[in-house]
Amino acid sequence: MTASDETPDPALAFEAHDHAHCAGGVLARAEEISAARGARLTPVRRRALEILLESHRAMGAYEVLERLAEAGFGNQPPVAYRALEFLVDQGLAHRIRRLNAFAACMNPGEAHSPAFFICKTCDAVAEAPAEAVRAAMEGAAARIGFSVERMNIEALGLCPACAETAS
Amino acid sequence: MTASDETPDPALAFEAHDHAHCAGGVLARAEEISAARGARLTPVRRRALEILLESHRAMGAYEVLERLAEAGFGNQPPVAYRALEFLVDQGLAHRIRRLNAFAACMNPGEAHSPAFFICKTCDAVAEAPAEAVRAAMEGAAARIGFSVERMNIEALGLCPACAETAS
DNA sequence: TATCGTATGTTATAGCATAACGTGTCAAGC
DNA sequence: GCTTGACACGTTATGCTATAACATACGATA
Repeated sequence: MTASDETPDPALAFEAHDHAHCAGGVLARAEEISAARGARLTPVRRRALEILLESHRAMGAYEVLERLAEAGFGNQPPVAYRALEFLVDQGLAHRIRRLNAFAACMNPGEAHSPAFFICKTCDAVAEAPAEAVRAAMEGAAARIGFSVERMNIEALGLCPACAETAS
Repeated sequence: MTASDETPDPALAFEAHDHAHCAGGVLARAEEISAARGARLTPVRRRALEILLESHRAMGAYEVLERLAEAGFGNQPPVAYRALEFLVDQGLAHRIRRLNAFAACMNPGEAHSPAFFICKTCDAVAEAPAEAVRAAMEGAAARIGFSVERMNIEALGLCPACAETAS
């Protein structure tokens, strides 16, 4: 089976779910994508992605580094930053600038410029497709003659669970 | 005269213009806004805003700090971070996370969640209104039950001038 | 097998941000 | 007037984030 029967749901990050299943699917797809592109998903890089997938949340580079070191890889910052940079470049992970952190892409392979919803209470991060947002940005850019290469779209607020707790 | 006859133009950051005029207008409006709200635009805070307005670009906190110190204020990081935090909270400045930097808001007072266009070559930052973007984000948030408090919307690419030079 | 490109490891340092505490100032209430 | 509390600012110290620069290893290719 391929991973194509996964059903990415943006709200997943905020809900209980069969995580082993969703993580496995994403990892499998990541392999396919890398192979297809000729990008080398080496052991460190693969492990870094697994680490992100396991925790299913945004992680700081140093936190990832610690886990990589436990797995027998180098324990200096560049080891983690390089692996993470590769994943981001390949669209297998995203950088959440507001948190100075990284999260696995839950829907790799498809062109997307996702938006992130970050819960300020529990730090959960949901990734949602944002085609409308992208379109609006391209429009604004065109009006001022700007050519867009990358976007970061992040919202901070309360996830459903924390909103309920707070009330 | 009030500053209300200013004509904010998102593309301004990428063009030559009467900067003393545009900066002066923004500063005047900032004073009005602070006064109206009971927020205290103290000397350090005011100077920090002036510094951001003078350079008309995104500046790191330490760069602002240096300028503040030259003006006789403290020379330790918290001095700059506190002033900048105040400005951001009051909507008088924005934090550009991609650059770990701050920029004066060129259109303060009006509720807005602006988008930023950052030139990767010359580091110029243009602020554009992004109502459509905000609407799209609110829509996506509603679908997953997320309540948004703040947004960061940033695009990296080439400004018109640098795009021309590059070609 | 010599060479080149790519990946990884390592050292060192640069750059960004905040916790915690002390001092001064001003206004409200006694 | 004096006290009290809120707020702003200064300072010390430290922690976290990120990258430059160099060394080593390995596979592909000529």
